[in-house]
Amino acid sequence: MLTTHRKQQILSLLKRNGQVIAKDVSQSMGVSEDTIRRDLRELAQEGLLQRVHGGALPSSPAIADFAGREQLTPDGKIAIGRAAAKMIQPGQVVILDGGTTARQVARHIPLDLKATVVTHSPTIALELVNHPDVEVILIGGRMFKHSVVAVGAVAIEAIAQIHADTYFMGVTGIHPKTGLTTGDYEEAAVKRALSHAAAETIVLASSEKLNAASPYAVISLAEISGIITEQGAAAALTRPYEKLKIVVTRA
Amino acid sequence: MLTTHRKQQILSLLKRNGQVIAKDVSQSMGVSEDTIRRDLRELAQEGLLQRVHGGALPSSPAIADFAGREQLTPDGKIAIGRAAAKMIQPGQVVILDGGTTARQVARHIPLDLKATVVTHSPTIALELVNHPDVEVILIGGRMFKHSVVAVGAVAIEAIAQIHADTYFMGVTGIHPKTGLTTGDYEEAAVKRALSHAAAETIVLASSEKLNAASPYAVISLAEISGIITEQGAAAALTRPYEKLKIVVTRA
DNA sequence: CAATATCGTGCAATTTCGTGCAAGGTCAAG
DNA sequence: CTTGACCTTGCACGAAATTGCACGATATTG
Repeated sequence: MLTTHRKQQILSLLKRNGQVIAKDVSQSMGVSEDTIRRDLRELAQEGLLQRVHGGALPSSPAIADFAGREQLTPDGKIAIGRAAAKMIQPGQVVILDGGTTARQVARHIPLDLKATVVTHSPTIALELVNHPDVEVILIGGRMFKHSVVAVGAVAIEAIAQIHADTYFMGVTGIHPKTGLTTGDYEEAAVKRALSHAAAETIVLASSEKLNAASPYAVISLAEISGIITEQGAAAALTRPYEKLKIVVTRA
Repeated sequence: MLTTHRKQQILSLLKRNGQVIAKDVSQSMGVSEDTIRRDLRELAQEGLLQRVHGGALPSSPAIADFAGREQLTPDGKIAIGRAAAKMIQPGQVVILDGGTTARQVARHIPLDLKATVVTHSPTIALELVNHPDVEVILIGGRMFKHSVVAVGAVAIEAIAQIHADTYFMGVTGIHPKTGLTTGDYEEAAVKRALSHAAAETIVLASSEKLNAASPYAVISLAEISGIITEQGAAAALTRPYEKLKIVVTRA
């Protein structure tokens, strides 16, 4: 990883998120916190950012235009994303769903990780453009605007050609009885296809999704191998899944 | 291996990846790191790249950084985009290329226009999410990060299924002799396929593209029916195309 | 005020850089 | 064909940059 490149990335992160946290950056870039701190110090020296305890803020408040939007992402989802990204091993082929949680996964993929990411979400694809070592495969099809993902027969066909290691699935409901559900019929079909295209399916479920159900079934709980949820999720909420030998990770 | 050839390769790598690492390049080209370092030093001397510890970065960040490029959209491109968007009739199926100019087209499509837009650019697809009456068809494939578009065999296959009315094509060069050209081999193939999938191809060419040529041919001038360029483009620059019965629009 | 997290600095290990030099190759004049 | 000037390349070696760790200082939080 090039030092200069890393500094650029830090500035880019800063611009996008309105803030950077030393620890997060060090993890996502695969270097020690010391190095990041040094970078931050030097960038602050050049007046490109403002150093604060724990990380850095933009030097001029005017730049922080995106900040407001990003702060709407709850910490829980960010933590889930970070935990999921950590599971990706070098060389693997993973499928990333659409949705805000999956976006956090993309955002936490280390910049130096060599891997292939398959996605039907243009948002996710764009998120990964700056990862030089991540090959991105975009699934095409008819755009379903509500979720901003490609759906339809063409998408299903394209997915059928893929054999991935892991699928990180976002859902709107996960329930011991009804299994995994989502709010759109077409999208459910695509999620089903994605799940079948991967050896392992891991569900990203912030706590409000646990024990909730939506109109359209995706797959049954028997077909998933893991759930990543928030640190604070009540044990009672996850016990039913643990009984089914599903690995529940608290991020 | 010819020195000049090697330097070209380095610049090409730089453009593709946004960075080069001396060690990687030396390994992939089978020469010592010393040689690569010498090359990098000389290229930096010529101002073709920016030397950094461990490798090199593009001399002007704008060349490789897609985000950077769009920040300075010149008025001409905006006008071209507006003019192109005006050509889209209700009910039509149009193909929008990637690139900054095409993005301006998307941005100027009226919110109440009922139409279908086919694109291989995630950026364009996102741009149209808020148009309730525009159906968006996303072409999938391998992401070519430099241009942020889908390319490859899968993309070509998907395009072959489409029959559109108009294709608004962006190029890096249009020349009376060499026709339409662009800077990447794969991308040229995709543009060719898109052109064949549309009844009409209209080229979006800001004035600096006129009478310029890039390494890879897309199609000949005989296959296009219109060019949209800037208001201020010199008449001498467009006359060759008008003689070929190509409709030149000044936006 | 105490526990914890973060910071800054010194230091050692590693990587990368620049330079001098010798080996080999090209090319043109003799 | 030979010779010599010139260029390119790889290697050696000291210099400089980068990075991670240890440790004490400082800031934050409850």
